[in-house]
Amino acid sequence: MRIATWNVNSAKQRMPRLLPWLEARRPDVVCLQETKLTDDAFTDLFTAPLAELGYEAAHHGLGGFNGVALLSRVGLGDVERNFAGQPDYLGATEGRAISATCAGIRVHSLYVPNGRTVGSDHYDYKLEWLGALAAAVKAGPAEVALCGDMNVAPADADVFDPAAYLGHTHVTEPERARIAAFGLVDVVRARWPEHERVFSYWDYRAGMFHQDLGMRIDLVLASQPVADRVAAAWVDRAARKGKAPSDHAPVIVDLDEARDGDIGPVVPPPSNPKRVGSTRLPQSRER
DNA sequence: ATGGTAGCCATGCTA
Repeated sequence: MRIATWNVNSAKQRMPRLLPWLEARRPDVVCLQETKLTDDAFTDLFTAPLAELGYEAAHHGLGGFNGVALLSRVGLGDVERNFAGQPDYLGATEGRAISATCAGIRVHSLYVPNGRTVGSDHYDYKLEWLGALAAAVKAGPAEVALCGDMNVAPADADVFDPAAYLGHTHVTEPERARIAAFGLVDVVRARWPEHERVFSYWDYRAGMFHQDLGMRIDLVLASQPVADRVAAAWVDRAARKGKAPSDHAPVIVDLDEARDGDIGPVVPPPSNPKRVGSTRLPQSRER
């Protein structure tokens, strides 16, 4: 069975890339984030083309920002939008979490709050959100996979230059502690423990992708019974290339049997290696 | 020293 997760940065804009990608990779279960659609708009745009490819779908979004979805060809049972104890932001519950049972595994499609700046109310919201999710998952089924844009790089090896991220979100100890506190297996890192530059996200700005200046923030966190079945785990970097890509690449995990080979996170060296370690973050505004 | 992109809905905010 193949599980994939992809922050598509607008499902509507990504439709010309998403549908051919589904045909090419044929994942059985797909977790999407940042659909930026309402449930009605997702249904109108995607129900028919997805059915043609054999997928059932469930979506949770309010339009504009956020929005998550689950697609499955192996069943989509007990769909739950949000999770027990999920915190609100500015008085509203955002479209950041949906889960369902697919072939016996409780699969969550998650879009963790960004956190914006360390110490902001959004950062506190992010930490609270992750803590509440851990409690909800602990009370749930033993066979579980948390898939999505966690907006946390679990270790320094998961960013192009730790020095560039000093004082920024995504790499702070409290964020990393909350990822670790799930007590789940980060299956891509477990499969490729020594590899550097296994990234899943590259900022659109400043040619970051072409220099391979990225981060690994899109994760599949699996409980041990699921992790024990992993036969392949990799980032589909090709989906970040070419015309009108998302700023994230999909993460693909095969259980029981590697589908089209165990494609590793083998990436070319940056086109301008001299800049590695000396490039400022695009979002950095302080001097 | 700064802006660099993309997408939303609106001409600013979010990432």
